[in-house]
Amino acid sequence: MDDATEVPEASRPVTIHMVAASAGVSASTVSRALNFPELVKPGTRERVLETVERLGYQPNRAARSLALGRTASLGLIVPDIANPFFAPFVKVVQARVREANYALFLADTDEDPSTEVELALAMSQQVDGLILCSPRMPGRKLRTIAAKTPVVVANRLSRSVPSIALDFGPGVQQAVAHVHALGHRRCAYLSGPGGSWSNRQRLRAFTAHCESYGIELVVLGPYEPVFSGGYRGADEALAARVTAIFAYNDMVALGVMSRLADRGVRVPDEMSVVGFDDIEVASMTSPPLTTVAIPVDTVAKASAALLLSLLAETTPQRPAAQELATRLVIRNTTGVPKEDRI
Amino acid sequence: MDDATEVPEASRPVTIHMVAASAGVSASTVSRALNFPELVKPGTRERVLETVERLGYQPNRAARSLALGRTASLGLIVPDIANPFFAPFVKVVQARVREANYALFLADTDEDPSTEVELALAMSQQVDGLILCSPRMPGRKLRTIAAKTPVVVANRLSRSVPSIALDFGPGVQQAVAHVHALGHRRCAYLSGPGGSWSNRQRLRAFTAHCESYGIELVVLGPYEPVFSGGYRGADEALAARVTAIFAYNDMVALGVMSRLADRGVRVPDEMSVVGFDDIEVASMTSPPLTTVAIPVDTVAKASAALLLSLLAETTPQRPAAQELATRLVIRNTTGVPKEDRI
DNA sequence: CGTCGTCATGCAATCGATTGCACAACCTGC
DNA sequence: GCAGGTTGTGCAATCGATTGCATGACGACG
Repeated sequence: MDDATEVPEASRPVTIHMVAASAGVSASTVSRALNFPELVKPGTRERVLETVERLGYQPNRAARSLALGRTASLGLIVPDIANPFFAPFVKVVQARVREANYALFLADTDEDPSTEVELALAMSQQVDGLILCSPRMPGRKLRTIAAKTPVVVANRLSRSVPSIALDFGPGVQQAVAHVHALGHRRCAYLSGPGGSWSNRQRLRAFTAHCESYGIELVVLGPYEPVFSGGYRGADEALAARVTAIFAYNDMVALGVMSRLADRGVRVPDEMSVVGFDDIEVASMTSPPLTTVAIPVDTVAKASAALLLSLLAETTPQRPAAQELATRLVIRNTTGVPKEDRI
Repeated sequence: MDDATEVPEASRPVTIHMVAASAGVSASTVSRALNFPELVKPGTRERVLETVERLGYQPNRAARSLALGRTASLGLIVPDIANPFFAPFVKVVQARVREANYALFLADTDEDPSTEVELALAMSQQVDGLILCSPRMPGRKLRTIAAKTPVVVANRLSRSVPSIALDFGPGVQQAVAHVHALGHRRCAYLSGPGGSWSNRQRLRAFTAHCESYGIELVVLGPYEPVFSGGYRGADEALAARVTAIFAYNDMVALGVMSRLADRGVRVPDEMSVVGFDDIEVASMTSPPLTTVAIPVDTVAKASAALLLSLLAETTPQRPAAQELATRLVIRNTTGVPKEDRI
């Protein structure tokens, strides 16, 4: 009842013509008053803006897009929104993109490469640019999509498409040096998804650094990169008689710890565990997880910034690629191996 | 180089007129062949569809929206994407909405009610419908927005706007009965954000049930509904000499546990902790958290379904409201209070 | 005081798709 | 063989905003 005054007519939205009529000018003038204020006489401008305000006019985005050929929206495609690694990424991208007055379309591929391609192709039509987070699709597809709309790839290095990737080298080197210093000589790597660029890179880094430190590396898996993936990983790592486990990511590491606890294996006394990503919960478990930290927020910010700069610049540059460093965060899941204890 | 055949012209996108010309028909026929196949002669239809395929035509969404007055996209506004409670919500909504061939705009309010209103108003112009997840804005604003576009409110009960809410009663009753049975008689409730509907409801439920079970309830806070919010909460609960803590949500509960561990207070031996929400990590900590579970996926599905049904129906119904039940999940953070031990 | 230039504004076309209406071709039945 | 129907297609208007071009008003300058 008393809402009658509050709620401004549920009827048709206000168009630029209604504003024009009400202000006694043409639609062109309204458009200019809003988009190029310096082109209209101060008096008129004021009257128009006042009318806009009074009528609560908001330009129709579809009409605007059609005329301008720009949608003022960007797309973000991630493998799994609910994954604690990607959620902060989405959050940061959304915030940056919004700052630049773009709206954000979000889609989740459920970790499926073909869904990924499908979504990217569908989205490429309705956005001004696209951020593909940890894409699993083949490079060829990536290029096809990049040909239709500006694209930035995050968490994967590409030569043909602008990308923000991670250099796992430093973090992995520190992790390997760390367990080596503690006395470990036989470790396991629990692999992530086969098609994943991240997994290949991490595996390669662990292999290389273990080799150079004289650590024997047992590669197990692949496992699903989730909590329960760590169960099997823990069992197989125990069977492989290693003293330390490098997990593909923190979720797997947490699963490993849970499974080890179930089997009565104490961490870090009887088994050391190193995670990857440094997601928020990694510091919240007990014992808190030693893990290779990834600067997610930085990656997200850089991806958004890169896409925005791509859209801003008039002359297309050659694809830029940036690699951000990782580093080891030592907490309490790594220790001296059992045999070496006093 | 060899991409030349793969990558289809980065030039202007294909319009309906190009398809029409290439197929030797008018644009109207192309449009009909795609939208109302039964209206065009099988032979023509086939030729058109084949041409569409060959040229890789995809209708321009902006033009379509303008003509139809529908955008084929929905909006979702959440307080915090990175919050492990909301992330699964977003994921499920995205999936359901996509199934119905809608794209999803996502925005994050950073827990700020005025940002929330601002975003909702901005979005209401460019979507066919809006889901407001755990909105903190006043009911009046909610109604203003609902007048501009179909809206569904999730995690909050409303009389004027269709909503999917939670009935905290059952879960809280079980939680209170549980700690009462264990022997607790003085408990703390760590409040969440003051403006939050959830917090008010939870507080009310705890107050009522503690009263009826003869448990003395100390209300503390409000605290920020995050991990670190639990630090202060833990300290103040200890100072208040309670034997059990009901946290506003799981994140706070985890913060509490961490702080208790730091202060050498053992859970559940010296302090029982009950969380709220049953987010994924609640089962992954040690000890695993006893908590009041919320059917997030169900809420998300129901919200999406409700909005879609609102859009599908021609005659507007009066706002429907649904309440989903909560329940207690007993894990290992609740036990007999210290004094009562053998 | 006349001419020219500048400034402010309006007209009309445009973006790409949809759709009411008109028309042509064909079919049916008497 | 012709009226009345049905079916398939095209024309042109429409959605709402932007923008190149034209026009009218006004001021400056000689």
